[in-house]
Amino acid sequence: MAAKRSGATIADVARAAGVSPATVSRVMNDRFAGEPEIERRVRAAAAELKYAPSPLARSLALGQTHAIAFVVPDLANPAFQSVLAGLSKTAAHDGYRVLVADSGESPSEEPLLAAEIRRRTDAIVLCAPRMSEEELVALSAQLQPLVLINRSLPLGATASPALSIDYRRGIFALAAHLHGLGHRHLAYVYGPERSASNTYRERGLEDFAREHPDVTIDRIAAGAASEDGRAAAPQVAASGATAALAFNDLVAIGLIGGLREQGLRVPDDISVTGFDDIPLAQYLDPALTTASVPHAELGVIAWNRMHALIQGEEPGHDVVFQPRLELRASASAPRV
Amino acid sequence: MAAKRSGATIADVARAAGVSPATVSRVMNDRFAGEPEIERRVRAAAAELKYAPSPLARSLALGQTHAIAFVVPDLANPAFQSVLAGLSKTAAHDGYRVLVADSGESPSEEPLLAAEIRRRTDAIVLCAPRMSEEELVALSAQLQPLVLINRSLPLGATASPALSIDYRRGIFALAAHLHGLGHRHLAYVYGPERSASNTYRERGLEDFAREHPDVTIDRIAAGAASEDGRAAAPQVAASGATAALAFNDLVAIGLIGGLREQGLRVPDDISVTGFDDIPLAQYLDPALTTASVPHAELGVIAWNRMHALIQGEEPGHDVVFQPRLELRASASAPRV
DNA sequence: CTTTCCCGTGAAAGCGGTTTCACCGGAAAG
DNA sequence: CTTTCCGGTGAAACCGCTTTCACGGGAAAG
Repeated sequence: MAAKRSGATIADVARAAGVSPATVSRVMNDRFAGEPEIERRVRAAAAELKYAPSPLARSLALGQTHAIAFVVPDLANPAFQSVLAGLSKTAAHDGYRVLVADSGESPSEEPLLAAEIRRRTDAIVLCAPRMSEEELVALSAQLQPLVLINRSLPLGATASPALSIDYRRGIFALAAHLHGLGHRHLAYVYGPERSASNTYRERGLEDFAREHPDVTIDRIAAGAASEDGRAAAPQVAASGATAALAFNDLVAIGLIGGLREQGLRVPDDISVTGFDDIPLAQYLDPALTTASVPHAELGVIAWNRMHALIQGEEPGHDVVFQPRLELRASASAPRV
Repeated sequence: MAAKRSGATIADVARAAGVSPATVSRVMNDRFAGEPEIERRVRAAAAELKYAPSPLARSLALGQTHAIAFVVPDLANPAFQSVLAGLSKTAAHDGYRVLVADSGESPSEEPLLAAEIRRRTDAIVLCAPRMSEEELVALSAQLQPLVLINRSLPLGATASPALSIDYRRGIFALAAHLHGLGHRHLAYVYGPERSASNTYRERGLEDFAREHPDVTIDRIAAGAASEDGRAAAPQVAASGATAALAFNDLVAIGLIGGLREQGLRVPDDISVTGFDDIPLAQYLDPALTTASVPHAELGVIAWNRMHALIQGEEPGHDVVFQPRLELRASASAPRV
């Protein structure tokens, strides 16, 4: 019951050129080394019939699809969009396409999603902050080749290149910056619980708290999207904190909006920082003080690693990007 | 030379369960209606061997991949990212994945790109503003099922659902708004030449110019990205226009930045409008006056049409979204 | 003028499923 | 008790391409 829509098959061309399908295959793959006349006939027939090999059939026979999977928790997040843009553009250079999937719908089914989409492709770039480490380890074996973003496998597990951001030091630096400005009462508007990238940030803040016993840090629940930030605004306002560290830029943006609704001005009444430095962060009102992460570059490197892996080469060392502080208008000294 | 990496095949399961592959296939597809005992054995064997049918092989046999292609000129543009997010999420609900491609790399090869990626999928959502109408018509036949974004096929060509934005009226409305504010000297910072979506805007401005002979409109070359806007700033500043209509939000953002570098303040010295209302437009400094386009919804509807098409149903009528004016801070009355 | 060797080409066996169709055994009907 | 019918199951063809392997003919070597 195959769809009989498509065009000529290799057999048609073979018949038209008076040769065998094997020969047509060779010609089409530039692997032909025989009578030039035959090659000419085949090409002519192919052109005549507008023949183009079926990628599907090739994939099945070859065992590779020339496609890779990209799984993220939220495609609507500019940070992931940038990674995708970098990944897709670079992969395209090597003739690979990207199949995307947004796992946000159902964190619990993430492993199944990843496994499913992986089987349609040659490899997978996975960003699964909410997956438990056990699940991740269990998955990693069947997902190979695999490049991880913002997660790393414990030693001993199947090795996979991992590209990460040092959220821990990034948020530490942001907190230190706020401290330097004079803030002593901070609020951390935290992201998805049980999310690895949130945990790293929490650790960074613990480090900071340890070094600065004079500082109070309130924890206020939010999420990873701007609405979450907006929803957290009342609590942030009520906390009395003079500065809020948001889980990421999106949350920071929502938070700033929410704080305004509460009658607070940023940064005059309260400072706010983000994380990611999404493309428009610098143009916001107020321009967002944040920790910059090279998302597009992450996508590019992810492909480099992936490509090496696919070719059976050494994928190179893991990299941990150090966020760079972008000091802008949303954080300033507290009022006295 | 197939990669012998993957797991059990249907034959393995059949052997293990002591049945034929046909039976396994039926069981796996819930099309089995025989001895419950047999079904049980098959399922047990499948579980035991961790069998999962190869999507590739199924695709070949079934003639459908459960994947659709999405081709856009620039994946880094938030507008297209929103469409993708909407498309991907909705399609996933029906078990379809999205294969993305950014044609920005090479506008000239766009037709080939589209044809290539289309063959790997069941259908294609195409946004090809720079393709000539002849190319588009020629392509449309081999691309079916096809959903077009921001383009429509001339009557008589193979029909395809088309989802568009009324750029013409949108920019007209923006110009009218500026006129209402008192501006009489405008600058249109135009997008990619030969691009359909730019042409619509040009028409809208011609309409406007016709109705308002008292208004001067300068045309200044830019492009579709923020750098293009920034690069156009000096010319805009030199033009003496009191308000600039940017091709889209990205250009507007770059333009505002560039104008600042020229020592101009927006909107005090010069007003600027965008087009698209990308997610962060309202949070920018200054908040961008723009024409709002429901990109995510566009993605959702694109999938609805696509799904109908794939099922062989009527895809529903074409829709032309009317942009909604978002009057914000970047445009105000000119100084006297 | 045989015998090898080599090389261009095609037949056929996959890749891993789905589906048609024929077969076969048991139940229902005569 | 035979005949008919029906429904469960498997053999085999097929989806469209790649690749191994064998075949056969011509050139080179003996």
